[in-house]
Amino acid sequence: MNIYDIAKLAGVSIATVSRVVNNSPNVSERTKQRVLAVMEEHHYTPNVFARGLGLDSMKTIGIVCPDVRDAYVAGLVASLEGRLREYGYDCILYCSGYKKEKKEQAVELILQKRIDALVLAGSTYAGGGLQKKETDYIRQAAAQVPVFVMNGRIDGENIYCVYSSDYQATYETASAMIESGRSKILFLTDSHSYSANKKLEGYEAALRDHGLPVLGSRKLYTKNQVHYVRDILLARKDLDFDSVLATDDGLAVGAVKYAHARRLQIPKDLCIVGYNNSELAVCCEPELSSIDNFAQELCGMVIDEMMGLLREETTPPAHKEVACHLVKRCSTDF
Amino acid sequence: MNIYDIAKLAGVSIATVSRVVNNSPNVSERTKQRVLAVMEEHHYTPNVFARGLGLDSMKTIGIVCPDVRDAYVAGLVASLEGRLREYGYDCILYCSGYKKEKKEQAVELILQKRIDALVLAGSTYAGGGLQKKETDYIRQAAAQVPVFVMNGRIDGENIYCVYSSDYQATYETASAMIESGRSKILFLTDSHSYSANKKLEGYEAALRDHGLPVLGSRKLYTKNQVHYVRDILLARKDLDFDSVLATDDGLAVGAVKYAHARRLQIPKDLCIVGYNNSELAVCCEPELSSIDNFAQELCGMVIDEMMGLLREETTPPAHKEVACHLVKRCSTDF
DNA sequence: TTGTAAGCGTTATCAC
DNA sequence: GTGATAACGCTTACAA
Repeated sequence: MNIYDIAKLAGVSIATVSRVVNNSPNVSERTKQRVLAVMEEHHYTPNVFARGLGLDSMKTIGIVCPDVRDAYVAGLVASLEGRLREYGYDCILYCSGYKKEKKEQAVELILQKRIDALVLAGSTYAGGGLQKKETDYIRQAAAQVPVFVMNGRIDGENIYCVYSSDYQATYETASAMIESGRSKILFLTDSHSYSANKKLEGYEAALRDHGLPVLGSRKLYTKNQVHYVRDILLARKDLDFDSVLATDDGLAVGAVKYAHARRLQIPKDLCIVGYNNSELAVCCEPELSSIDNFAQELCGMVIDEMMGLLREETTPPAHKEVACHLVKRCSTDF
Repeated sequence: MNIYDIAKLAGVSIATVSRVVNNSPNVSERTKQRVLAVMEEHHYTPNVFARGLGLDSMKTIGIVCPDVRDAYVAGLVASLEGRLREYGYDCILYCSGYKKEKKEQAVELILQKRIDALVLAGSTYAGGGLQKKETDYIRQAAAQVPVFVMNGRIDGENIYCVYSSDYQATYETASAMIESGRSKILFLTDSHSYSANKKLEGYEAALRDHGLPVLGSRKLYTKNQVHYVRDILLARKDLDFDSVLATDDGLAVGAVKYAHARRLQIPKDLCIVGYNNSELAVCCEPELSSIDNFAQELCGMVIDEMMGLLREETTPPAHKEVACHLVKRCSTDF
């Protein structure tokens, strides 16, 4: 069933059918109803490829993320997808992994599908931030379609960044820890991404502003796996800390397990703060205080900006920040 | 840059360019190189819409899942997506939720994108199993494209089901529990899906085969939220159980929290088994024994079958089952 | 080995 | 209001 068949059956031209399909006002009510009836009867759906060819758009947004199995990322994808549906858009999902070449390949391949916009859902795409060249592939992509970067900051034409105020969050949390008597905060992370770096900066600034030393030995990069973190902490006897600020709940749970293994009391002997306020925070014992970065709001902003842009109504700001805040549970005492 | 431009620049016809693009053997090495060079130089990429229009395929697979935030579902989506990329396919993701109308709408809308095949990634699509009419929309979809159902069993032309042996898994686990001295196993679930029902059947069969009563009061339907489960268990003083068999790790963690609140020893006073062997299993204290259902293998089978079918090499079996097995940790003593 | 030309199913620009 | 008709950019017989 194509537009010709419908036209024939309804006794009109394909132009008229097209008008009906697209809700054009220039069709008499009578013909419209007639065409609609035929369409209904034969379950006609316009061919999206043909339409795409003509309009150069299939109303599809590309979402590139490092890994949907990551709870935080999954939350982003779910929110984005849901909001996009409201506007009649579909999403193509690409899980790129964390390696540079794979990320570049992901962007290249997804662009070939002629998506209307691209979302990079994860701080990993912004890179460490030092080498501008590292993010050139994103600027190239932006030459073709608008690019929305979540939790990263990349400067360039047609690139729009939305991120959480991670610096502020860790600054405030670390400060609160220090003011409640902790002086040896271990910063635990699994990444050199843009947001991980911001978190680190906030943590270090808090130390400095409170007259505490910033030590390399209070900064640990590790894999984001509960047992792995626990074992690393047990093995690294040189580390000396009375509290932990982790950039992900999984890491923080690793610290909880470490405390159990060493029979340390939480929070008395070890105060622990996680990040992302995920399901994990509430599974361990005691339950984790965790920084919530309002992923949903972040996604909402991205979609609002995107729709404004695609409708040519508004031009989004190049950067926008969303506040985080600490959700206190039982792993802290401040 | 379209095929005409490339043809002109390379001094050949568009047919030749098309041949080169599609790796047709009927092109001399010389022309091929020439065309390739021009394509390279101008970063030419064929227009997928035009190609789609001609071939009636854009090499896209539709994945409908209830919710990517669910860890199990996220695992499915990640595996499917990764495998599909290997074959040069893209995925359109649709999160449908668990409501019937939404699921039907999801399938309807995603079919309009003229996907090459549809994957229903989640037991919820198979329905409770009693009403055949409930899954009619899936049979309708199968009239258009091959449909692959994960963790469900739906009979129909062009529908291919792959599922875990949930019956066997709960039968064996419940049997082991009973044989180790537990006689009051609480079955904890959040769903009436196909696989939840299979799990229930396995559990009940084990009870029966060991001469134990099958009691309605040993079967609890609840929300899959840690604190919610804990509070329900605390409130339901009428429930009498010495062990828990849950259909998801989240539920099992709720039982762990309940045990803590009641100061029950795990596994001594309460033996707990979770399902899906997720990250959660390893976050709580003590860590959960959990049934692993090998989601990756399930996905691998789906993709293998799908590719065989799309290449018209093989016709998949209508049903295929993958074994599960229990991963023992510290919440059990058998 | 290469080129010509006919689809594929829309949308959009004209006339009428 | 409605109807021809030309794009849109590709694949693929069929000819040469």
